[in-house]
Amino acid sequence: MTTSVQSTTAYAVRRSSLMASMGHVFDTTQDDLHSLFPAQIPETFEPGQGLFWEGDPAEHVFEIVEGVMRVFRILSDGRRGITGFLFAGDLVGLAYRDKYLCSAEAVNRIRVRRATRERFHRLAAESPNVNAQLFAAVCDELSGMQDQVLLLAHKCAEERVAGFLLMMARRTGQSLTTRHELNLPMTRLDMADYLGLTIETVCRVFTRLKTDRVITATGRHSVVIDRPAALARFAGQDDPAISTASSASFVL
Amino acid sequence: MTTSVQSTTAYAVRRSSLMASMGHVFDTTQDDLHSLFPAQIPETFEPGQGLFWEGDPAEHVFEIVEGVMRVFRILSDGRRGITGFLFAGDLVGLAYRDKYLCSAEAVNRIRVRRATRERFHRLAAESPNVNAQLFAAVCDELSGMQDQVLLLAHKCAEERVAGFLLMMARRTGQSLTTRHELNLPMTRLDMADYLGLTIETVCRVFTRLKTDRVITATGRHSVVIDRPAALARFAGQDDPAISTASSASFVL
DNA sequence: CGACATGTTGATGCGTCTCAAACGCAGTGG
DNA sequence: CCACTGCGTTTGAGACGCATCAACATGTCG
Repeated sequence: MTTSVQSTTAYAVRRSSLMASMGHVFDTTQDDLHSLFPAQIPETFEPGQGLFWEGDPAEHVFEIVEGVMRVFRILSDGRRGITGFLFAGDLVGLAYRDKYLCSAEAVNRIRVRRATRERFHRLAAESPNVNAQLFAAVCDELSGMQDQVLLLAHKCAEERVAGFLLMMARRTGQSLTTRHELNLPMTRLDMADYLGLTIETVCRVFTRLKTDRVITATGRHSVVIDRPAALARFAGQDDPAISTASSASFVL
Repeated sequence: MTTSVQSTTAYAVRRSSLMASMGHVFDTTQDDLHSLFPAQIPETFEPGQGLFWEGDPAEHVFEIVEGVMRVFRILSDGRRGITGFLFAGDLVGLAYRDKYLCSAEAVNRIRVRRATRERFHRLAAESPNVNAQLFAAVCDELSGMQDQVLLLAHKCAEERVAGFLLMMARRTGQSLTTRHELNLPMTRLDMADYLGLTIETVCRVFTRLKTDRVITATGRHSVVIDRPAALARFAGQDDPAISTASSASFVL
C-alpha cells in the first residue's frame, strides 16, 4: 500500500446506528457512506459461499444490500469463533493493515456491492462528512464489542441466547411490541460459535424458552417472540448488552 | 453538543499500537495525538480513585502519563465487568455521544493529563494526520476487542489467565525472551472480572502455573515468566488472541 | 499487636460440555 | 406418491470444569 490513507482503516458500519447517531448532524441524502459504492447491479453469493478469507490480501470493501453474513476466525485448536453477524446496510472488509483478519461467508443468499479499498478510502477522505460517519460507525462497533465482551464474560447460557434473540430482533428492525415473526437464517452451530456455547446447549435453551411460552417456533429458522418482556428478563434485563448494544457486526 | 465534530467520537488509543501502525506513515514528532493535551503538570489519582463514572456527562478526554487504569461497567445483577486495562500513553474518555458509557478508576497511583472534549476534537479535526491516527487507533482497539471476544467465548480458565499474563507482558513492553519481572498492579478480583472468572479460579491457575515452573511469584503483584514458550502453550499458542492482539484497553 | 483486606486452599454443587442416539425436514430418485 | 438419504436438530446420560461456600493464611495499616 502506498498512500497514507490506505493504512488508516476501519472495520465496519451498520446503517441503522449510523443513521441514529449521525442523522441529525449530517445530510445523509448525499455524502453518505453508501454512496461510495458504484451504483451497479449487486453481486450475489450463495449460502456458505465465502467473500474473503483470513489472511487474504484485503482488496475490496463490501456493502451488504440484502441477506446475512457471518464473520469468523479459526482458533489454534481448529474451532471456529464467530465475531459477528452482518445485515443489510452493513459494510464489511474494511480490513486493517493489508490483509483480512477475519473470514466472511454468506449465511443465506446475499447481494453485495464492492469497491476497491483504494477507491473507498480515497472517496471517504474527500468528504469530512463521510469521514466522520465512518469514524462514528467504527466507534459504534467498538461499543457493541464491549457489550459482547460483558455478555460472554459474565452471562449464562440462557442470558446469552435470550440476548441474541433480542439483538436479532433489533437488528432486523422489529418493534418487539407487536407480535412479529423473527427470521433466524443462521444455524444452531452459528449461534453456538457466536455465543461461546455448544449446539446442544443452544438447543436446550430454545426448548426451555418454548416450554415457558416465551417464544414459539414457527419453523426451523423462524420464531415468534410471544413475551418480549419475559425474554428481556431472561437476558438480564436492562443490561448495556441489551439496551445500548449491537453485540456484533463490525468486521475487519 | 453543538458542533458536528463533537458527535463524532472515538474510544481510546494505545501509544504502542499507534506507533507501530502509523509510525512509518506519519511524522510522530509533531502532529501527534498526544500533542493535543496541554503541556501542564499531570494530575495524580490515588489507587481506587475514579476519573469518571458511567452516565456522567462526558466532558474530558484523559491521557495516561503513568500508571494503570481499569475501565468497567456494572451489570444489572450488580456484578462488575471490566472491559479493559489502560496503560501509560493510552487515551481514555473519548466518550461516545455525550455521556460516558463506562466508569474508569485508577488501579495504582496514576498521573494523567486532561483536555476538554471540545478542545480535543477541535484540534484533532484540524490535522489530517492526527485524525487518521485517531481513526487507526480506534480500529486497533476494535481488533483487540475481537480477540478478547474470542478468548472469552472459547477458552478455558488456564488459557485466559495465561493469555492475560502474555498481554500484560506485551503491553508493558517486555521482550519475553529475557527473564524480566512482570508487574501486576491489579488485584485478583480485577483479573477475575476482566477474564470472566472468579478470584478463586484465577488463584488456582496461578498456583498451577507456579507448580509447573512456568512462572515464579516474586511478590503479590509481580511474577517472573520463567518459560514463556510454555506459557504461550497454556494460552493456546498462536491464537489471534495472543499474537495480534491487545485484548483490552480502549475505552469509551 | 490487633484489625482488616487480600490471597490461598479445600469440599461440594451446578451448569455446561461431551458423547451418543433418535428425530425431523429437504432433496432425490424410484 | 412414497421410500431413501443426508444433514441439521433435538433429547438424554454421564463427565468435567468452574462457581460457590467456607476456612485459613498472609500481607498491610492503624
